Amino acid sequence: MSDLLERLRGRGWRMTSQRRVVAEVLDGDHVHLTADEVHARAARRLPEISRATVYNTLGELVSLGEVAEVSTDGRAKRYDPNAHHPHQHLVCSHCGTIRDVHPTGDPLAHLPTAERFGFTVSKAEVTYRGLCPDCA
Amino acid sequence: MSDLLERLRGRGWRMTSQRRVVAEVLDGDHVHLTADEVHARAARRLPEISRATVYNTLGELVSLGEVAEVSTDGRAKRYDPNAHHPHQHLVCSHCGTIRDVHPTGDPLAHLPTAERFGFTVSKAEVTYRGLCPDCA
DNA sequence: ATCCTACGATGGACTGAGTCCAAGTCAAGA
DNA sequence: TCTTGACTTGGACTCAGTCCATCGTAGGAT
Ligand SMILES: [Mn+2]
Ligand SMILES: [Mn+2]
Ligand SMILES: [Zn+2]
Ligand SMILES: [Zn+2]
Repeated sequence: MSDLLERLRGRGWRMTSQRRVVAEVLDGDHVHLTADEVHARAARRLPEISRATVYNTLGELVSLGEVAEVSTDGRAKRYDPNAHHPHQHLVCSHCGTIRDVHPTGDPLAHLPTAERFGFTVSKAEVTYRGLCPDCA
Repeated sequence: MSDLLERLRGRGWRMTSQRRVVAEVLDGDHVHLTADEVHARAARRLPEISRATVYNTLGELVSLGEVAEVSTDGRAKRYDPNAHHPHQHLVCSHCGTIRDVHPTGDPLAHLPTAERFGFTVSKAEVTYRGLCPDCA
């Protein structure tokens, strides 16, 4: 994620303490935080950071393709720093835990032309649901 | 969908004009309306129907397994009367149109045990994205 | 046919998630 | 160091959805 800050600087981003701390909060594996969770964690390092700035920064990271938006339920969107490694999600129906998973094969391959209604289909998002070991 | 009303009566539902008109609005294929769209259409037949009643009725239909909730974006949930025929969704990234699609094979089969993290996986929801013929 | 009452409907207040904006601040180039 | 446009801020606002006290009525009982 330190290379993320490099990439952003390279793209002409003005580097502010707020942007730095948001990028730091998003570091790690299986990270899928809501905007308010990002704000809470960022505020531990930078107490005066505003919600608006967190939303702005997350939106920019998404536009730049550095972070992916994930909406597995009808609630708040989650932000996923693992955007450079295509993957799918496994969600616990009881506690909401989310894991990154890598199914075999190309999910697009299983949608026959006859089922495409003339669409130009470019990607498939798969959400697997079940119970995690703790909740089972 | 007339059989739906029968099933509901059988389950002890008190049949009201509001519930009837909500069920009627949800009739058809490739129907994926938001709660407010259901309310607007229901209100054409029954002008005094309230938003709260539409939400209540949709929630009950979902609990009974007669209607499925679909959230393909981070916006309003959509309600899908085609709940008895398992299917997936193809969404236009530009205009939001949603079609029901039937991929070949079982999507669950493509998630190896090693990728299940000890979860008991029970279903897979697939959202295919692309451009519809009108938007391409 | 009428009565009764528990279940359902209503509208308005309320919440959660997110957007928008005018005013103030500051990163970084000159 | 100065300047300036990009960035940040708090608060108002919107949209989707929930909650609740009160009113109305479907449908069983008589
Ligand atoms: Mn992920
Ligand atoms: Mn559908
Ligand atoms: Zn769990
Ligand atoms: Zn389209």
